[in-house]
Amino acid sequence: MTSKKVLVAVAWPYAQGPLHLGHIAGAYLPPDIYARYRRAKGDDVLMVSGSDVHGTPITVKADELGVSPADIVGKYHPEFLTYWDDLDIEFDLFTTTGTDTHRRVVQDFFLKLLDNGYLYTDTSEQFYDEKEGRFLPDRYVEGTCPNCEYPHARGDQCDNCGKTLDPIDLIDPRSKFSGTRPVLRETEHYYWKLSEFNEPLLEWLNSREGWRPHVLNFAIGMVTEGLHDRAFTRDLEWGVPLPVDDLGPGKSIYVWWEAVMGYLSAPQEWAEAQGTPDAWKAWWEDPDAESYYFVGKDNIPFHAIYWPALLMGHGGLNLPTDVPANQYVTFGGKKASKSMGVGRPLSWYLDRFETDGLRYAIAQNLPETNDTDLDDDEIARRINEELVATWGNLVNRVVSMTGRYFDGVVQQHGDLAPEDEAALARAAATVVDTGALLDDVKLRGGVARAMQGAQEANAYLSDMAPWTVAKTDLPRAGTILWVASQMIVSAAVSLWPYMPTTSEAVLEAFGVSTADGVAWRAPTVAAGTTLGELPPLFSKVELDDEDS
RNA sequence: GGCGGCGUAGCUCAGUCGGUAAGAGCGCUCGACUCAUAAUCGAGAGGUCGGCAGUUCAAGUCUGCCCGCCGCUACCA
Repeated sequence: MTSKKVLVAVAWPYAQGPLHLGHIAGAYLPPDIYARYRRAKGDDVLMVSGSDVHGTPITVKADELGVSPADIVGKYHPEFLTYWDDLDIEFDLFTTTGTDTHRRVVQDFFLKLLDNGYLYTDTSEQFYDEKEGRFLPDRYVEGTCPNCEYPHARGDQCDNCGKTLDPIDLIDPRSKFSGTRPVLRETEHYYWKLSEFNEPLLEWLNSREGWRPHVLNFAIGMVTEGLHDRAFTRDLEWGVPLPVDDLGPGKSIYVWWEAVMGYLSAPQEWAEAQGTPDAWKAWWEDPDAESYYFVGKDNIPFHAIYWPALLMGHGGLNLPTDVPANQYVTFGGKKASKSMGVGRPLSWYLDRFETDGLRYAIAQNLPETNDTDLDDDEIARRINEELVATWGNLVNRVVSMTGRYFDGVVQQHGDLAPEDEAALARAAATVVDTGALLDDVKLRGGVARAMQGAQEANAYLSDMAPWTVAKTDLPRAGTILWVASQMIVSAAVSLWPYMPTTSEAVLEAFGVSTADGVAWRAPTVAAGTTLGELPPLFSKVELDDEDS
């Protein structure tokens, strides 16, 4: 098997507020699991993301707090970095859209689209807040709904009757910023000929294989309805400025088009930092390179439609291999989101659960095909019933018996019984089967299959009863424990993408070095190995009543 | 309103191209075992697959309608 270049592209969070467990489950843990697997397989993985510093919500929040957008970013970007550290999520680079490299890449991209004939200028009328001196996004115009006369309708939609609105139709419009009545003012913008990509996009989407059905169906449905040209620029100071000056000052590239270009700029920033400025091309220009975009389902349009269309317009760059978008994690049926304020801060979970335990519980409940419910009791149950009892206890009992009967030294196995051969075959199958599921980005199925390996080892021990055999035939007990050890290290490898810390501890204790990384194959525990010190892998979790 | 998705055992969820008597984990009941963090192993009970109608030799799996929940609806992300 040859090594592949794999770009693991992770959704860029707004540096606007703390992240919740829903974000981790939806977009941040899955790519880490997948990237670890591909690395273990021997592939050359580049995992990048960063903070989106230009979103409108950031400027709004900054206005509300009376600080600069940079202050908001300065608070949350470092906070994100601590999340990754706490959760063992390893990026090759987690940057921001505020870097010089990003600006350069975005501006070059703009010029390329312009050069290829996909951008043109046009004028339109937009609401303008004269007091604030700024144009207003639809959402920041309020007024009376022309449909139901609800007095606090937003420019994009009325919360009362649910009707989609155009801000121009609002009765008695007012600016959400200043409360004054906005005026219509002509503004000139660059527009993107998105409509020209309907057919190529449809053709491309229809030829995708192995994508999650909900992702493909949604994208195809949207393109089939027909995409229209869209403005490429905005009347905003906070953003990446245009590389041309024919529109005058005060214009930025629309944050969404600019943010997805981070997938292109971050690898370049990474390459520059490595001292090999052209290294990024191996992931972007080599047609054999793969790219996986890990996002929540709300981001499907941007990663399965708009970004591919931008890449088509640019030319010479790889389109996404897959966009394994996740559904939502709900808490007691309620979506976790910053805006709704549902769900607790990550620190709450980190204070109560070990990292690997939390990673495991989330992985077992990943919303890959449906919205999935996850609560504290479920996390605790996963840890107590599955990690402590099934996996941790398995390791513990084998280490304990090896210590008791053989002073902790793994024995040279004698003749293998059919049951032993079968057990060893199952150990190998655990690694192979888990890998097959991970190849399909079925992370939830993968972790369940890996844990099955631990259950099989428990069943093998139960059948062989080495504690009984040891009384009459010590060498035979040594063989049984060796076989069980093989099953343990195979399970440890299979679980490594999910729980790197504890898996590495197990492998090291059984004499399998992880200094050069973990290799995706069933390792061999050598006879004569003295099992290392290994405290219990996991501790039982007890949630206080007040926690629930 | 439009588009899309979901509704499968007490709980959380799987169910590829429609096809042998509907699955997993947990929980529950019973049994076995005692090396192990009272952990483990085995067996069993438990579902008219949201409702109604239709297509088909055959539907959880396709079609229509209804009920409930959710997302998107484009310059909001």
